[in-house]
Amino acid sequence: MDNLISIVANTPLFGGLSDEQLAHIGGITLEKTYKRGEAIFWEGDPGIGFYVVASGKVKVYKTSSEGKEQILHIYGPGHPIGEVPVFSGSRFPASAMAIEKSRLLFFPRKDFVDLISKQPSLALNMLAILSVRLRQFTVQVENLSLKEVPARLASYLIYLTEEQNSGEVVSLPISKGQLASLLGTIPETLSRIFNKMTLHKLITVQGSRIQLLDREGIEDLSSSGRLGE
Amino acid sequence: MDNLISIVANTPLFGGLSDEQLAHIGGITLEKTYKRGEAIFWEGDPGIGFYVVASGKVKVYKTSSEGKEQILHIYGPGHPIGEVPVFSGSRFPASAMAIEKSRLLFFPRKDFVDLISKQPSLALNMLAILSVRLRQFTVQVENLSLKEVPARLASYLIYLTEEQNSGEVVSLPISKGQLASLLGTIPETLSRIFNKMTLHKLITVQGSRIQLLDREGIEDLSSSGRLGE
DNA sequence: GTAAGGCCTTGACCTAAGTCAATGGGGCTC
DNA sequence: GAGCCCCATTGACTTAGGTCAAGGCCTTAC
Repeated sequence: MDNLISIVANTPLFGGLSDEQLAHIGGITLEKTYKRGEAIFWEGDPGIGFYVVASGKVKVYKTSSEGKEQILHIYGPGHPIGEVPVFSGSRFPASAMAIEKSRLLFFPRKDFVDLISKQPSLALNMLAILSVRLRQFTVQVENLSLKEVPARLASYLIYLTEEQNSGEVVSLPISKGQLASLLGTIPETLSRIFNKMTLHKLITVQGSRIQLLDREGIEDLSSSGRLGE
Repeated sequence: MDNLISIVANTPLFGGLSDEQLAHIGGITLEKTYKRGEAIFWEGDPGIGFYVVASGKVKVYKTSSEGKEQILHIYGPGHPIGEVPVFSGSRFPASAMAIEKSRLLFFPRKDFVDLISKQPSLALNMLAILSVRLRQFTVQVENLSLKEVPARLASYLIYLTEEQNSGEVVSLPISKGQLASLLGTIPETLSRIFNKMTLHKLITVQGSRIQLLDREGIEDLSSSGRLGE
């Protein structure tokens, strides 16, 4: 079983730090475990520190007044979550929940800010992480506003092939219901679109295994093409 | 007329720096002016530095393959733009264009990264700015995905009253066409919604002057209420 | 085995909002 | 002043995708 320090040492945020510094970081962290479905924090809670996922899988999401959910990110091991209030404002802009049994490291805000002030490379690492997230958000806004649901699903499948690079078969890392929420739609609509894509011989679906039959066709669709009739 | 240094000294990004440091920053910057409608950079261009708006107004936006536009931000004096490639990746994730005659300062990536490595407070300022943007993006995604257009417009009007705090009258800082693009819709739809809100006695509209007649009603609407019939 | 609950799918229906086309007005230029 | 162009508006129509309701299937519990 991996200890705190070795987890810390392997997350990109702490890349390039000396052993001594890693030990110090290990000293300020707190480990917590969460069951599947357990809340990590809620939108609007005061954020007195941030988390790094050590194992498991976590969703960060918003909920509408009618209860509809939009997932903003899904993060696995190595990703920080809830870092926005560390640097601005004081409340979490969204909620976070474990979608499987997860272990998280917690870093108190003040200790971390002290550390970052002394460690330019840590600051630059964090800047890089936030920049990547900004980039991802531009894509999410683009998807929601400028693309229809079939195109969003196609983009997601292409993203998965790159993530998993397992040839033409990918396996959905989350339930179809959660995927609907990530893509900004509902399970009924997602189901119908899987159907249409199957009819068009772009994919085959067996449970969470998706086979991509026509990579080029899927790419066309993802860059905002249409799915005929 | 304000010179470079005084502009630099008054942008939040450079808050808390010594005169000497400000002078140094003034030394690495380059001033550029843009006419209304002139492109500053395009999505996908390599980003060899970032900009700070000194005067005027700039939109940052994405375009779909069919030519529809989604505005991500509109920035005025003091705001940095195009900073994502400074810290991650190398290409701009979106395009930027002056929507009025504007003056911008350009900071070369390398010089700025050198500076930030030596200046923890500069790093923390930048972290704060990026965090605010992440927070704004969570709101934009929430709006696009979980709210209908009338609720988005209502939120925007409330935001304007706070921004301008001029009592119950606000003036739109951008054309209605651009506002439509910011809210993720089209001018026709926006126009109809202005109408409906007027019929419901929530607002009156004269050109770009909007009077808020029923602040509470508008707040209800913004938090995802409905506009009857 | 049987019961129960979660997840997914399917069908019928509805509606928010986009498309297309035409018109009106305000401010330019010449 | 005439002609233009840009912007906003209005009307008629279409459609993507959401809502509601029902049913199937698979897993877990006992």
